[in-house]
Amino acid sequence: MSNVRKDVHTAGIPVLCVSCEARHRGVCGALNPEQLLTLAKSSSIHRTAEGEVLVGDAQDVERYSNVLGGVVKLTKTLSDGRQQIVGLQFAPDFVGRPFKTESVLTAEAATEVDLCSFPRRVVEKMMADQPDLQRRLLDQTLKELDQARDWMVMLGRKTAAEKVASFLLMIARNIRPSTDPDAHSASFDLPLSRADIADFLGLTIETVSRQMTRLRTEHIIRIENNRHVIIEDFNRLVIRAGD
Amino acid sequence: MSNVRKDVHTAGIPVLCVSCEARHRGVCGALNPEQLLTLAKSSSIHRTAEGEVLVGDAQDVERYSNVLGGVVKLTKTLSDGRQQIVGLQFAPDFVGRPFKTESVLTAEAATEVDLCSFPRRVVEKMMADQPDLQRRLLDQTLKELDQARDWMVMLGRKTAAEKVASFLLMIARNIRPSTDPDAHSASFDLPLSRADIADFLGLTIETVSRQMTRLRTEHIIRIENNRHVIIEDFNRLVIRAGD
DNA sequence: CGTGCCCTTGACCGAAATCAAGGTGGGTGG
DNA sequence: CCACCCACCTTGATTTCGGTCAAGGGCACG
Repeated sequence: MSNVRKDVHTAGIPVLCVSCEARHRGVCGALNPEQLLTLAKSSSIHRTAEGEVLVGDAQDVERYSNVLGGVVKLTKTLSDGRQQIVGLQFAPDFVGRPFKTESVLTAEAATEVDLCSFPRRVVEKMMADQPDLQRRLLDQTLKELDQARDWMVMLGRKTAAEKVASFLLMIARNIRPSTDPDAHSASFDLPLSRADIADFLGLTIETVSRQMTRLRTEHIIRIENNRHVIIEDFNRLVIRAGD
Repeated sequence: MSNVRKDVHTAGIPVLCVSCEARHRGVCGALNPEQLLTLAKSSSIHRTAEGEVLVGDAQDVERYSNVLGGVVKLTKTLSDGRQQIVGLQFAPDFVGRPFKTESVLTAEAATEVDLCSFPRRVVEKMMADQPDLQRRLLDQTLKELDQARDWMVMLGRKTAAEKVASFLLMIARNIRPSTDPDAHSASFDLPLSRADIADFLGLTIETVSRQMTRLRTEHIIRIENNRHVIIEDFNRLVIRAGD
C-alpha cells in the first residue's frame, strides 16, 4: 500500500532527484517529472573540498548549481585585498546569477560542499517556457535580498558584540532549521573559520575571538574544539543580538 | 511623416503612459498596449512631500508604485532607534515587495517624489499571466541585490573617507545617468540630508560633515548651499572611493 | 617530535563616536 | 520688512570601541 503510493509519487522522477531536497523546497520544485528528466540528463552531482572556488570574480558562469549540503560563501574583494562576505548559501539554495554571463563575486566552498549542477543554457531554456521556474528564482532572489538588507543593518549599525551574537543566531537557524525557536539551547558546528566570520561581520579575527570569549565567560555559549558551539542561554543571546 | 510614426508608436497607449519612463526602462515595458490600458484604468499619479511615509514597517502593502521622479529611501530601524538606509530608489524603479503582503521596512520619500501607483491585486493578476512582467521584476530584484551587496562591502570594509566618496559617486551616477563616465566634473543636488547620508553609510552626521569638508578643502568637490555638490576632480574622487 | 595553522590573549593606538558649541539660511509672525 | 526661530550643518574637544601589533597556546600533520 505504501509502496503503491510511493510509486505514484516518484513515477518517472530521475533517480538522481528522488531524495533531493531541492525538488521540494528548492527551484526544482517548479519542474514536472518530464522536465526533471531533461535536466537530470545534463546534470551532475559532485563534492567539492573546503576552499575550492566555484565561481571566480569576473569569470564566465557556465554552470548553475543547487547546494545539496555544506555552505557556500559569496565574497567580494577590494583592490587592496580587503574582503567582505556578502552571502552564505545553504541547502537547498540555488547558486548562480541568472541572465548574466559574468559573475561580480566569488563563490567558494566554506566547508566541504555537495552540489548538483547543470549547464547554464539548459536552465535558461527551461526558464523561458516555464513561468513557475522563474517564479521560484524570483522567490529565491527576494529571499537573498531580504537577507542582504538585514545584514546591511548589522554591518552599518551594530556593535561587535551584537554582530557576533547575530551571527551565531543566524547559523543556528540555518544549520538546524527544525529547531524549536523557543528552545533554550542548541548546538552546531560553525561552518566558518574565525577569518571567515570576521569577513562576514566586517570585523577582525581578534575582535571576533574576543567577543566569542566574552560570550563564553558569561556562560551564554560553550565552545568545544574551536568549531563546535553550544548555545546555553538562547534568550540572552537574542538580547545580545540587539534587534 | 513623423506624425504618422508617432501615431503608430503610441496607438492605443494610455495618455498617462505616453511619456512615462517606466514604459521603456521600467517594469511597464513588459506590457502590451491592451495591458497598459487595463493597468492605467486603476492607476493614479500623485506627488508626495519630502518625509512622507509610503510604506510603513509591518504595514500591509496594498499598492505598488513606479517612481517617476525624486528619490525614495528604504530604511530599517532597530528597537533602540538606530537606523540604516538599505536601499535608494530612483526613476523608473519599482517600489513594493511582490508576493508579500507585509513590508519589513519603511519606504519614505527622501525628496519630493512623483509616483504612479496601482492596486496590488491588479499587478499580481497580470504577473500570473505575463511572464515578461515577472522577468522584469526578477531583473529589478537582481539589480537591487547587486547594489545591496556592493553596499555591504562599503559598510563592512570601507573607511569613512571611502564611504563618503563612494556615496557621492553613486549619487552622481543615478541623478545624471547620461553623464560621460570619463568626465572630469559633474554637479548635482544631494537628494539626502546629512542625517540620511549618515544613515546610509553607517556613520554619524558629524563624521559625514567632516569628510565632506575634507573633500572640499582638498578641492575634490565644491559645495554650495549645503546641498549642491560640484565634483571638481572626478579621478581623485574615484581613487578616494577605494574599490 | 618538530612545524605550521588557527585561535586566543594582551598592550597599545587610532579612527570614528560622543559631547558640546556655534554658525547659517529659510520661513514665519510681528 | 525685519527679527526671531528652528532645522540643519560645521567645527572642536574628548572618549571609546575596535584595529593593529605582538606573543604564545593547542592541535593536526608530517
